[in-house]
Amino acid sequence: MPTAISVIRYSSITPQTPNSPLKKFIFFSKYSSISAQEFLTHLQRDQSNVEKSLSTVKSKLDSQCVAQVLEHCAVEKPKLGIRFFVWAALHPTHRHTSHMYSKACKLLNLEKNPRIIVDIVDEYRAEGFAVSVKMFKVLLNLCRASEDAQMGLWVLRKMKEFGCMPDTVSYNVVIRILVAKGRLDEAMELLREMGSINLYPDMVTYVSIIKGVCDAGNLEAALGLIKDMKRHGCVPNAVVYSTILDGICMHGSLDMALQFLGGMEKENEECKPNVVTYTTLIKGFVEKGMSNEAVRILDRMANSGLRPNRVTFVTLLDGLCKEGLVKEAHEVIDKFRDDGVGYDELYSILVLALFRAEKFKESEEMFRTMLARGLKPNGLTSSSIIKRIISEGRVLDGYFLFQTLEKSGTLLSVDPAIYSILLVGLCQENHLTESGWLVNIMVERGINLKPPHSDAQKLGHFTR
DNA sequence: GTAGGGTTAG
Repeated sequence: MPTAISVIRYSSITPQTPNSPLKKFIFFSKYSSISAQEFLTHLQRDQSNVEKSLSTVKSKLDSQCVAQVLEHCAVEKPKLGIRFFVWAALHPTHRHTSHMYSKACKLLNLEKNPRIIVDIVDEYRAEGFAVSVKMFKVLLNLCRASEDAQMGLWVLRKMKEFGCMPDTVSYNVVIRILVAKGRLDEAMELLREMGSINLYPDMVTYVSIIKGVCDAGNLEAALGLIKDMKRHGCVPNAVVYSTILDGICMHGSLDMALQFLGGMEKENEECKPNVVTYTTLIKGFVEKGMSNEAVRILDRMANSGLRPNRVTFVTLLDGLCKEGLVKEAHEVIDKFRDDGVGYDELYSILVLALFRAEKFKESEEMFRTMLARGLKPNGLTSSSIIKRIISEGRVLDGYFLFQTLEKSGTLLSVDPAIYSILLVGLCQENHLTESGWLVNIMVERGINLKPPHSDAQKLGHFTR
Protein backbone atom coordinates (compact mmCIF):
# COMPACT_ATOMS: atom_id res chain seq x y z
CA MET A 1 0.00 0.00 0.00
CA PRO A 2 1.38 3.45 -0.83
CA THR A 3 2.12 5.63 2.16
CA ALA A 4 2.02 9.36 2.65
CA ILE A 5 5.76 9.31 2.17
CA SER A 6 5.59 7.51 -1.14
CA VAL A 7 3.04 9.97 -2.47
CA ILE A 8 5.29 12.84 -1.54
CA ARG A 9 8.22 11.15 -3.31
CA TYR A 10 6.03 10.30 -6.26
CA SER A 11 4.91 13.88 -6.57
CA SER A 12 8.50 15.07 -6.82
CA ILE A 13 8.62 13.68 -10.36
CA THR A 14 5.63 15.76 -11.42
CA PRO A 15 6.27 16.87 -15.02
CA GLN A 16 7.60 20.38 -15.39
CA THR A 17 9.44 21.70 -18.39
CA PRO A 18 13.08 20.89 -17.61
CA ASN A 19 16.10 22.92 -18.62
CA SER A 20 18.91 20.52 -19.46
CA PRO A 21 18.85 18.99 -22.96
CA LEU A 22 18.91 15.42 -21.65
CA LYS A 23 16.04 15.99 -19.26
CA LYS A 24 14.24 17.83 -22.01
CA PHE A 25 14.59 14.83 -24.25
CA ILE A 26 13.15 12.54 -21.60
CA PHE A 27 10.35 15.00 -21.01
CA PHE A 28 9.84 15.37 -24.73
CA SER A 29 9.52 11.67 -25.44
CA LYS A 30 7.49 10.98 -22.33
CA TYR A 31 4.85 13.66 -22.51
CA SER A 32 4.44 14.59 -26.16
CA SER A 33 2.22 12.87 -28.61
CA ILE A 34 3.67 11.52 -31.83
CA SER A 35 1.96 14.25 -33.82
CA ALA A 36 3.39 17.06 -31.66
CA GLN A 37 6.84 15.57 -32.17
CA GLU A 38 6.35 15.48 -35.90
CA PHE A 39 5.27 19.11 -36.03
CA LEU A 40 8.25 20.07 -33.89
CA THR A 41 10.65 18.23 -36.17
CA HIS A 42 9.32 19.97 -39.26
CA LEU A 43 9.20 23.30 -37.49
CA GLN A 44 12.92 23.11 -36.87
CA ARG A 45 13.94 21.43 -40.08
CA ASP A 46 13.73 24.42 -42.40
CA GLN A 47 13.53 27.58 -40.37
CA SER A 48 13.68 29.76 -43.47
CA ASN A 49 10.43 28.32 -44.73
CA VAL A 50 8.52 27.20 -41.70
CA GLU A 51 5.03 27.20 -43.18
CA LYS A 52 5.99 25.18 -46.22
CA SER A 53 7.75 22.63 -44.09
CA LEU A 54 4.75 22.35 -41.77
CA SER A 55 2.36 21.85 -44.67
CA THR A 56 3.98 18.51 -45.50
CA VAL A 57 3.06 17.03 -42.10
CA LYS A 58 0.32 14.45 -42.36
CA SER A 59 -0.36 14.11 -38.62
CA LYS A 60 -3.63 15.20 -37.15
CA LEU A 61 -3.67 18.70 -35.73
CA ASP A 62 -5.64 19.04 -32.49
CA SER A 63 -5.63 21.33 -29.46
CA GLN A 64 -3.58 19.03 -27.29
CA CYS A 65 -0.94 18.84 -29.96
CA VAL A 66 -0.92 22.63 -30.44
CA ALA A 67 -0.40 23.11 -26.72
CA GLN A 68 2.45 20.60 -26.67
CA VAL A 69 4.25 22.24 -29.54
CA LEU A 70 3.92 25.62 -27.83
CA GLU A 71 5.25 24.22 -24.57
CA HIS A 72 8.34 23.00 -26.30
CA CYS A 73 8.95 26.24 -28.13
CA ALA A 74 8.28 28.36 -25.06
CA VAL A 75 11.71 28.52 -23.52
CA GLU A 76 14.09 28.89 -26.45
CA LYS A 77 12.07 29.47 -29.58
CA PRO A 78 8.98 31.49 -28.79
CA LYS A 79 8.97 33.03 -32.27
CA LEU A 80 8.79 29.62 -33.89
CA GLY A 81 5.97 28.84 -31.48
CA ILE A 82 3.93 31.79 -32.71
CA ARG A 83 4.62 31.05 -36.35
CA PHE A 84 3.35 27.55 -35.73
CA PHE A 85 0.33 28.93 -33.89
CA VAL A 86 -0.54 31.28 -36.76
CA TRP A 87 -0.05 28.51 -39.30
CA ALA A 88 -2.22 26.13 -37.24
CA ALA A 89 -5.00 28.72 -37.01
CA LEU A 90 -5.33 28.66 -40.78
CA HIS A 91 -5.25 24.90 -41.04
CA PRO A 92 -8.48 23.73 -42.73
CA THR A 93 -9.29 21.10 -40.10
CA HIS A 94 -8.47 23.14 -37.04
CA ARG A 95 -9.63 26.20 -35.13
CA HIS A 96 -8.09 27.69 -32.00
CA THR A 97 -10.53 28.26 -29.15
CA SER A 98 -10.28 31.47 -27.15
CA HIS A 99 -8.85 29.39 -24.34
CA MET A 100 -6.04 28.33 -26.64
CA TYR A 101 -5.24 31.98 -27.38
CA SER A 102 -4.88 32.68 -23.66
CA LYS A 103 -2.83 29.56 -23.21
CA ALA A 104 -0.51 30.55 -26.05
CA CYS A 105 0.01 33.98 -24.46
CA LYS A 106 0.80 32.46 -21.14
CA LEU A 107 3.14 29.80 -22.45
CA LEU A 108 5.05 32.19 -24.68
CA ASN A 109 4.94 34.94 -22.07
CA LEU A 110 3.62 37.48 -24.56
CA GLU A 111 2.71 39.98 -21.88
CA LYS A 112 6.33 40.33 -20.86
CA ASN A 113 7.73 40.02 -24.40
CA PRO A 114 5.42 41.86 -26.80
CA ARG A 115 8.47 42.32 -29.04
CA ILE A 116 7.94 38.78 -30.29
CA ILE A 117 4.98 39.94 -32.37
CA VAL A 118 6.97 42.80 -33.88
CA ASP A 119 9.84 40.43 -34.65
CA ILE A 120 7.52 37.97 -36.38
CA VAL A 121 6.04 40.63 -38.61
CA ASP A 122 9.59 41.77 -39.46
CA GLU A 123 10.53 38.17 -40.24
CA TYR A 124 7.56 37.78 -42.54
CA ARG A 125 8.59 40.91 -44.38
CA ALA A 126 12.26 39.94 -44.63
CA GLU A 127 11.22 36.62 -46.13
CA GLY A 128 8.83 38.30 -48.51
CA PHE A 129 6.11 36.10 -47.09
CA ALA A 130 2.59 36.82 -48.36
CA VAL A 131 0.81 37.50 -45.07
CA SER A 132 -2.98 37.29 -45.35
CA VAL A 133 -5.67 39.19 -43.47
CA LYS A 134 -6.53 35.94 -41.69
CA MET A 135 -2.98 35.64 -40.38
CA PHE A 136 -3.04 39.21 -39.13
CA LYS A 137 -6.28 38.46 -37.34
CA VAL A 138 -4.58 35.64 -35.47
CA LEU A 139 -1.92 38.10 -34.33
CA LEU A 140 -4.62 40.60 -33.35
CA ASN A 141 -6.37 37.98 -31.28
CA LEU A 142 -3.09 37.17 -29.55
CA CYS A 143 -2.85 40.87 -28.68
CA ARG A 144 -6.32 40.71 -27.25
CA ALA A 145 -5.55 37.63 -25.20
CA SER A 146 -2.54 39.42 -23.74
CA GLU A 147 -4.63 42.61 -23.37
CA ASP A 148 -2.03 44.62 -25.22
CA ALA A 149 -3.76 47.62 -26.79
CA GLN A 150 -0.51 49.15 -28.02
CA MET A 151 0.45 46.02 -29.91
CA GLY A 152 -3.07 45.63 -31.26
CA LEU A 153 -2.96 49.13 -32.71
CA TRP A 154 0.50 48.47 -34.11
CA VAL A 155 -0.58 45.27 -35.87
CA LEU A 156 -3.67 46.99 -37.28
CA ARG A 157 -1.45 49.71 -38.77
CA LYS A 158 1.05 47.20 -40.12
CA MET A 159 -1.62 45.39 -42.12
CA LYS A 160 -1.72 48.04 -44.82
CA GLU A 161 2.03 47.74 -45.36
CA PHE A 162 1.43 44.14 -46.39
CA GLY A 163 -1.36 45.15 -48.72
CA CYS A 164 -3.93 43.74 -46.29
CA MET A 165 -7.14 45.69 -45.82
CA PRO A 166 -8.32 45.41 -42.19
CA ASP A 167 -11.96 44.32 -42.07
CA THR A 168 -14.68 45.04 -39.50
CA VAL A 169 -13.63 42.07 -37.38
CA SER A 170 -10.01 43.33 -37.25
CA TYR A 171 -11.22 46.70 -36.01
CA ASN A 172 -13.56 45.04 -33.53
CA VAL A 173 -10.70 43.16 -31.91
CA VAL A 174 -8.68 46.33 -31.33
CA ILE A 175 -11.73 48.31 -30.23
CA ARG A 176 -12.48 45.67 -27.61
CA ILE A 177 -8.96 45.82 -26.22
CA LEU A 178 -9.14 49.61 -26.02
CA VAL A 179 -12.54 49.52 -24.31
CA ALA A 180 -11.31 46.95 -21.80
CA LYS A 181 -8.41 49.26 -21.00
CA GLY A 182 -10.76 52.22 -20.58
CA ARG A 183 -9.23 53.99 -23.60
CA LEU A 184 -12.61 55.08 -24.90
CA ASP A 185 -11.48 58.07 -26.93
CA GLU A 186 -9.20 55.91 -29.02
CA ALA A 187 -11.93 53.31 -29.46
CA MET A 188 -14.29 56.02 -30.71
CA GLU A 189 -11.59 57.28 -33.01
CA LEU A 190 -11.33 53.82 -34.58
CA LEU A 191 -15.11 53.74 -34.99
CA ARG A 192 -14.96 57.01 -36.90
CA GLU A 193 -12.03 55.76 -38.92
CA MET A 194 -14.07 52.73 -40.00
CA GLY A 195 -16.72 55.02 -41.40
CA SER A 196 -14.12 57.01 -43.30
CA ILE A 197 -12.78 53.95 -45.11
CA ASN A 198 -16.24 52.58 -45.92
CA LEU A 199 -16.11 49.76 -43.42
CA TYR A 200 -19.40 48.97 -41.73
CA PRO A 201 -19.39 48.78 -37.95
CA ASP A 202 -21.51 45.77 -37.00
CA MET A 203 -23.46 44.79 -33.89
CA VAL A 204 -20.24 43.68 -32.18
CA THR A 205 -18.56 47.03 -32.83
CA TYR A 206 -21.49 48.93 -31.36
CA VAL A 207 -21.94 46.64 -28.36
CA SER A 208 -18.25 47.02 -27.49
CA ILE A 209 -18.30 50.79 -27.69
CA ILE A 210 -21.68 51.12 -25.98
CA LYS A 211 -20.45 48.96 -23.12
CA GLY A 212 -17.40 51.17 -22.74
CA VAL A 213 -19.51 54.31 -22.76
CA CYS A 214 -21.99 52.84 -20.26
CA ASP A 215 -19.25 51.63 -17.91
CA ALA A 216 -17.89 55.16 -17.95
CA GLY A 217 -21.34 56.41 -16.92
CA ASN A 218 -22.13 58.34 -20.08
CA LEU A 219 -25.69 57.14 -20.72
CA GLU A 220 -26.46 59.99 -23.06
CA ALA A 221 -23.61 59.04 -25.35
CA ALA A 222 -24.86 55.44 -25.28
CA LEU A 223 -28.32 56.52 -26.42
CA GLY A 224 -26.70 58.68 -29.07
CA LEU A 225 -24.87 55.62 -30.39
CA ILE A 226 -28.20 53.80 -30.66
CA LYS A 227 -29.40 56.57 -32.97
CA ASP A 228 -26.18 56.35 -34.98
CA MET A 229 -26.50 52.64 -35.50
CA LYS A 230 -30.13 52.90 -36.57
CA ARG A 231 -29.11 55.58 -39.03
CA HIS A 232 -26.54 53.19 -40.46
CA GLY A 233 -29.11 50.45 -40.83
CA CYS A 234 -27.80 48.38 -37.92
CA VAL A 235 -30.93 47.65 -35.89
CA PRO A 236 -30.15 47.32 -32.15
CA ASN A 237 -31.05 43.97 -30.60
CA ALA A 238 -31.52 42.61 -27.08
CA VAL A 239 -27.76 42.43 -26.53
CA VAL A 240 -27.37 46.15 -27.21
CA TYR A 241 -30.32 47.02 -24.99
CA SER A 242 -29.13 44.75 -22.19
CA THR A 243 -25.78 46.52 -22.26
CA ILE A 244 -27.55 49.85 -21.88
CA LEU A 245 -29.78 48.48 -19.15
CA ASP A 246 -26.68 47.53 -17.18
CA GLY A 247 -25.46 51.10 -17.57
CA ILE A 248 -28.79 52.47 -16.36
CA CYS A 249 -28.63 50.22 -13.28
CA MET A 250 -25.11 51.35 -12.47
CA HIS A 251 -25.35 55.04 -13.24
CA GLY A 252 -29.02 55.90 -13.54
CA SER A 253 -31.88 54.83 -11.31
CA LEU A 254 -33.69 51.54 -10.86
CA ASP A 255 -36.94 53.29 -11.74
CA MET A 256 -35.46 54.25 -15.05
CA ALA A 257 -34.23 50.69 -15.49
CA LEU A 258 -37.73 49.32 -14.87
CA GLN A 259 -39.14 51.71 -17.44
CA PHE A 260 -36.49 50.67 -19.92
CA LEU A 261 -37.32 47.00 -19.35
CA GLY A 262 -41.00 47.76 -19.87
CA GLY A 263 -40.11 49.30 -23.20
CA MET A 264 -38.16 46.24 -24.24
CA GLU A 265 -41.00 43.91 -23.27
CA LYS A 266 -43.22 45.70 -25.78
CA GLU A 267 -40.67 45.33 -28.57
CA ASN A 268 -40.54 42.70 -31.28
CA GLU A 269 -38.69 39.40 -30.96
CA GLU A 270 -35.14 40.63 -31.68
CA CYS A 271 -35.28 43.24 -28.95
CA LYS A 272 -37.33 41.40 -26.33
CA PRO A 273 -35.54 40.96 -23.02
CA ASN A 274 -33.64 37.68 -22.65
CA VAL A 275 -32.17 35.87 -19.63
CA VAL A 276 -29.21 38.24 -19.54
CA THR A 277 -31.49 41.29 -19.59
CA TYR A 278 -33.47 40.11 -16.57
CA THR A 279 -30.34 38.93 -14.75
CA THR A 280 -28.80 42.35 -15.30
CA LEU A 281 -31.77 44.01 -13.65
CA ILE A 282 -31.77 41.48 -10.81
CA LYS A 283 -28.12 42.35 -10.25
CA GLY A 284 -29.07 46.02 -10.28
CA PHE A 285 -31.57 45.55 -7.44
CA VAL A 286 -29.26 43.23 -5.51
CA GLU A 287 -26.45 45.77 -5.61
CA LYS A 288 -28.71 48.43 -4.14
CA GLY A 289 -29.65 46.10 -1.30
CA MET A 290 -33.14 45.48 -2.68
CA SER A 291 -33.08 41.72 -3.12
CA ASN A 292 -36.79 41.41 -2.37
CA GLU A 293 -37.51 43.51 -5.44
CA ALA A 294 -35.08 41.34 -7.36
CA VAL A 295 -37.22 38.29 -6.54
CA ARG A 296 -40.12 40.02 -8.27
CA ILE A 297 -38.00 40.48 -11.38
CA LEU A 298 -37.28 36.75 -11.33
CA ASP A 299 -41.02 36.06 -11.25
CA ARG A 300 -41.60 38.55 -14.04
CA MET A 301 -38.97 36.77 -16.09
CA ALA A 302 -40.49 33.34 -15.48
CA ASN A 303 -43.93 34.70 -16.38
CA SER A 304 -42.60 35.82 -19.71
CA GLY A 305 -41.60 32.24 -20.42
CA LEU A 306 -37.84 32.54 -19.88
CA ARG A 307 -35.87 30.07 -17.81
CA PRO A 308 -33.48 31.56 -15.28
CA ASN A 309 -29.99 30.05 -15.44
CA ARG A 310 -27.14 29.55 -12.95
CA VAL A 311 -25.98 33.14 -13.25
CA THR A 312 -29.48 34.37 -12.45
CA PHE A 313 -29.68 32.26 -9.32
CA VAL A 314 -26.14 33.02 -8.17
CA THR A 315 -26.85 36.74 -8.47
CA LEU A 316 -30.18 36.61 -6.66
CA LEU A 317 -29.28 34.12 -3.92
CA ASP A 318 -26.05 36.00 -3.16
CA GLY A 319 -28.11 39.14 -2.66
CA LEU A 320 -30.76 37.50 -0.50
CA CYS A 321 -28.17 35.85 1.75
CA LYS A 322 -26.18 39.06 2.17
CA GLU A 323 -29.36 40.71 3.39
CA GLY A 324 -30.10 37.79 5.70
CA LEU A 325 -33.22 36.82 3.75
CA VAL A 326 -32.51 33.10 3.99
CA LYS A 327 -36.17 32.09 4.17
CA GLU A 328 -36.83 33.93 0.92
CA ALA A 329 -33.81 32.25 -0.64
CA HIS A 330 -35.26 28.85 0.28
CA GLU A 331 -38.57 29.83 -1.26
CA VAL A 332 -36.83 30.69 -4.48
CA ILE A 333 -35.04 27.37 -4.82
CA ASP A 334 -38.16 25.43 -3.86
CA LYS A 335 -40.17 27.27 -6.47
CA PHE A 336 -37.67 26.59 -9.24
CA ARG A 337 -36.51 23.14 -8.15
CA ASP A 338 -37.78 21.40 -11.27
CA ASP A 339 -37.00 24.16 -13.67
CA GLY A 340 -33.82 23.69 -15.69
CA VAL A 341 -30.97 24.27 -13.29
CA GLY A 342 -31.76 21.32 -11.02
CA TYR A 343 -32.25 21.06 -7.28
CA ASP A 344 -28.75 19.79 -6.42
CA GLU A 345 -27.24 22.77 -8.21
CA LEU A 346 -29.73 25.27 -6.73
CA TYR A 347 -29.03 23.99 -3.24
CA SER A 348 -25.28 24.20 -3.88
CA ILE A 349 -25.65 27.78 -5.06
CA LEU A 350 -27.58 28.63 -1.90
CA VAL A 351 -24.97 27.03 0.37
CA LEU A 352 -22.23 28.96 -1.38
CA ALA A 353 -24.25 32.17 -1.24
CA LEU A 354 -24.44 31.81 2.55
CA PHE A 355 -20.73 31.07 2.59
CA ARG A 356 -19.91 34.18 0.61
CA ALA A 357 -22.17 36.20 2.90
CA GLU A 358 -19.82 34.95 5.66
CA LYS A 359 -22.62 33.06 7.38
CA PHE A 360 -20.27 30.12 7.81
CA LYS A 361 -22.12 28.21 10.48
CA GLU A 362 -25.41 28.28 8.60
CA SER A 363 -23.68 27.44 5.38
CA GLU A 364 -21.93 24.38 6.83
CA GLU A 365 -25.13 23.17 8.45
CA MET A 366 -26.98 23.46 5.18
CA PHE A 367 -24.16 21.62 3.42
CA ARG A 368 -24.51 18.74 5.88
CA THR A 369 -28.28 18.77 5.42
CA MET A 370 -27.72 18.42 1.68
CA LEU A 371 -25.53 15.38 2.16
CA ALA A 372 -27.90 13.83 4.68
CA ARG A 373 -30.72 14.19 2.18
CA GLY A 374 -28.69 12.54 -0.54
CA LEU A 375 -28.28 15.71 -2.62
CA LYS A 376 -25.06 16.10 -4.55
CA PRO A 377 -23.20 19.35 -3.89
CA ASN A 378 -21.14 20.82 -6.70
CA GLY A 379 -17.36 21.02 -6.63
CA LEU A 380 -16.99 24.70 -5.82
CA THR A 381 -19.34 24.50 -2.85
CA SER A 382 -17.71 21.38 -1.42
CA SER A 383 -14.25 22.81 -1.95
CA SER A 384 -15.06 26.11 -0.27
CA ILE A 385 -16.67 24.53 2.78
CA ILE A 386 -14.05 21.85 3.34
CA LYS A 387 -11.16 24.22 2.80
CA ARG A 388 -12.48 26.48 5.49
CA ILE A 389 -13.10 23.61 7.90
CA ILE A 390 -9.51 22.43 7.53
CA SER A 391 -8.13 25.94 7.85
CA GLU A 392 -10.01 26.25 11.14
CA GLY A 393 -7.96 23.28 12.31
CA ARG A 394 -10.85 20.80 12.13
CA VAL A 395 -8.89 18.34 10.08
CA LEU A 396 -10.86 15.23 11.02
CA ASP A 397 -14.15 17.00 10.24
CA GLY A 398 -12.77 17.66 6.79
CA TYR A 399 -11.73 14.04 6.48
CA PHE A 400 -15.20 12.74 7.37
CA LEU A 401 -16.76 15.06 4.83
CA PHE A 402 -14.32 13.72 2.24
CA GLN A 403 -15.51 10.21 3.04
CA THR A 404 -19.15 11.22 2.71
CA LEU A 405 -18.47 12.89 -0.64
CA GLU A 406 -16.62 9.80 -1.82
CA LYS A 407 -19.68 7.69 -0.95
CA SER A 408 -21.99 10.08 -2.79
CA GLY A 409 -19.71 9.99 -5.84
CA THR A 410 -18.91 13.70 -5.82
CA LEU A 411 -15.40 13.73 -4.35
CA LEU A 412 -13.89 13.93 -7.82
CA SER A 413 -15.33 17.39 -8.37
CA VAL A 414 -13.46 18.77 -5.36
CA ASP A 415 -10.46 20.98 -6.17
CA PRO A 416 -7.36 18.73 -6.26
CA ALA A 417 -5.45 21.26 -4.13
CA ILE A 418 -7.74 20.44 -1.19
CA TYR A 419 -6.67 16.81 -1.20
CA SER A 420 -3.14 17.99 -0.52
CA ILE A 421 -4.17 20.43 2.17
CA LEU A 422 -6.15 17.71 3.91
CA LEU A 423 -3.31 15.20 3.60
CA VAL A 424 -0.82 17.64 5.09
CA GLY A 425 -3.20 18.29 7.98
CA LEU A 426 -3.77 14.60 8.64
CA CYS A 427 -0.05 13.86 8.55
CA GLN A 428 0.75 16.71 10.91
CA GLU A 429 -1.71 15.32 13.43
CA ASN A 430 -0.46 11.77 12.88
CA HIS A 431 -3.77 10.35 11.70
CA LEU A 432 -2.07 7.51 9.90
CA THR A 433 -5.08 5.36 8.99
CA GLU A 434 -6.90 8.39 7.62
CA SER A 435 -3.86 9.56 5.63
CA GLY A 436 -3.54 6.06 4.21
CA TRP A 437 -7.13 6.13 3.01
CA LEU A 438 -6.62 9.52 1.37
CA VAL A 439 -3.32 8.52 -0.19
CA ASN A 440 -4.96 5.50 -1.77
CA ILE A 441 -7.62 7.66 -3.33
CA MET A 442 -5.06 10.16 -4.59
CA VAL A 443 -2.91 7.47 -6.18
CA GLU A 444 -5.98 5.84 -7.71
CA ARG A 445 -7.09 9.15 -9.23
CA GLY A 446 -3.63 10.36 -10.22
CA ILE A 447 -3.87 13.43 -7.99
CA ASN A 448 -0.41 14.82 -7.27
CA LEU A 449 0.58 16.28 -3.97
CA LYS A 450 0.92 20.03 -4.26
CA PRO A 451 1.40 21.43 -0.81
CA PRO A 452 1.40 25.21 -0.46
CA HIS A 453 4.93 26.56 -0.04
CA SER A 454 4.86 27.01 3.73
CA ASP A 455 3.39 23.58 4.32
CA ALA A 456 5.96 22.04 2.02
CA GLN A 457 8.65 23.09 4.45
CA LYS A 458 6.81 21.69 7.42
CA LEU A 459 6.61 18.42 5.52
CA GLY A 460 10.40 18.18 5.36
CA HIS A 461 10.67 15.34 7.86
CA PHE A 462 8.33 13.16 5.81
CA THR A 463 10.44 13.34 2.70
CA ARG A 464 13.77 12.53 4.31
C1' DG B 1 -21.13 41.07 -28.52
C1' DT B 2 -24.70 41.69 -23.04
C1' DA B 3 -25.29 39.21 -16.72
C1' DG B 4 -20.80 36.08 -14.74
C1' DG B 5 -18.48 30.92 -8.64
C1' DG B 6 -16.03 27.48 -12.04
C1' DT B 7 -17.51 22.75 -14.06
C1' DT B 8 -16.53 19.64 -19.43
C1' DA B 9 -12.18 20.53 -22.67
C1' DG B 10 -10.26 23.73 -25.03
